Amino acid sequence: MVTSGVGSPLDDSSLAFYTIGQVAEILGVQPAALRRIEDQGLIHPDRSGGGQRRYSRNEVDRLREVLTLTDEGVTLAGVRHVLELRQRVTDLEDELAQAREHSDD
DNA sequence: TTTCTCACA
DNA sequence: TGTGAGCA
Repeated sequence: MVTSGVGSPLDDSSLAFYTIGQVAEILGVQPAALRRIEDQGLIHPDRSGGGQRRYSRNEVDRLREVLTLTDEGVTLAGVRHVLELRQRVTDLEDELAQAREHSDD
């Protein structure tokens, strides 16, 4: 089969770390921009080696959303609120789904 | 060579 | 936000 590529133990979105340089090239931004984003508390990459940032796939994916919003003119502080509200919506949707299970008899 | 922090414009 | 200095 040629189904290789999917299902690998390294396909975890929490694994596969990238350096700031790799992420910057992938997203087409300056490494300094990624540091600003972290400074604003929009993302928290792990540190390893001599204190160097290690971005996981989750981080890169989150960074994509952040850059999309900033490209629209949203400030980093604004993006943080957007991400917080988005998570709140997801949380409330989950609560709503559970509430329906206990009331729709 | 790359990345780090700090600082300046 | 971009760039440079000095360090590990």
